[in-house]
Amino acid sequence: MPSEAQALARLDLDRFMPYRLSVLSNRVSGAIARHYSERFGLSIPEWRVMAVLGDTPGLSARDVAIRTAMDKVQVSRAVASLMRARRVARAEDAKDGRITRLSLTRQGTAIYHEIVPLALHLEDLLLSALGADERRTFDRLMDKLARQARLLMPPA
Amino acid sequence: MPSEAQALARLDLDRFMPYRLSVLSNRVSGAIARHYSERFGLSIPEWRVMAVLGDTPGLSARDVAIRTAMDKVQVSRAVASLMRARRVARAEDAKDGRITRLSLTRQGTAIYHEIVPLALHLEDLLLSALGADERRTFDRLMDKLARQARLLMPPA
DNA sequence: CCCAAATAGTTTCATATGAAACTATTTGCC
DNA sequence: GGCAAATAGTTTCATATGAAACTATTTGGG
Repeated sequence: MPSEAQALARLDLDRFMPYRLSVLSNRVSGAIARHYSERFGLSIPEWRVMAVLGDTPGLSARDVAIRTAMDKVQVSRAVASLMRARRVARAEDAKDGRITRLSLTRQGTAIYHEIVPLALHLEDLLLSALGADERRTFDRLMDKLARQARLLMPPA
Repeated sequence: MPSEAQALARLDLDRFMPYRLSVLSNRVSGAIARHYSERFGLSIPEWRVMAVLGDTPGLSARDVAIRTAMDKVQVSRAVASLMRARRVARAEDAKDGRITRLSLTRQGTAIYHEIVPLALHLEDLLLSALGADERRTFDRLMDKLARQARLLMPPA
């Protein structure tokens, strides 16, 4: 005879994908952060700002916020401390007085070019657990999941 | 004629796997957190503690810390506030006076059984971007990456 | 052209967090 | 058996963080 009681749902954390993503992400970001924080005293938000400015100089703070998925307060604070350390410089926008254009200083650029290979190396270390085919597959599946999350799980 | 200058490494954030993992993980965890925080006033660390206790009652705080990848301070604080809210109870260990055995109260269990289906539903919503084969593949690749990260990128 | 609403960015304040110091108990070795 | 080292958990303190209020500038409709 079939049981009448509906089995109560349980959660096996080790198989729960949001949890696995979080643990993996924290480990990897933490490993990278350990390097640049020890070597240059950079916080995670600071490095994120430097990363986008190294790739695309002249962005406004708002642009940086969008590209890094940070909020504008975090960006404002990271920029303030990066300017104090003379790693980022600010210029007024010709047309819009509310905006400032941000870029790495010479010193900031030097740091950027020292961190990037390290970051790429650690990424490669992680991905070396996968074969070439598997890497391409993982890349594709991550894109699908990111699109789905963007669609269904808006921030804030 | 071949260029002599070695191109300086650049970082394309949109293709950088640690960054993509972080954005995806934050979006998904944030979406789940929004629900249980609005509905029950639970913080992320609090929910994590409840999640492992719901699955395995009788763990010590240290066990909880290991299983959730949280540190012992976070666990201590989450447990303290969960006990205030009568969602978690504590019992002395028969053999070791330093240890306390944690479990969900009846009230905590009720909340657990309400959140779990929601969490599983959101996981499913995310994974519905993938076909059945793709899901299995993603699962396997995540396991490989997690193992690699555990090996090469120890916490702290 | 003027003023209300929108936008960029900063500051303030209350809370969250992490590292280090601390208490209590147990373990292990002489 | 007794004491130094290890372990479980809490508290303290200094810093990080986020939400909301604030300033300055620009935009757009009447």
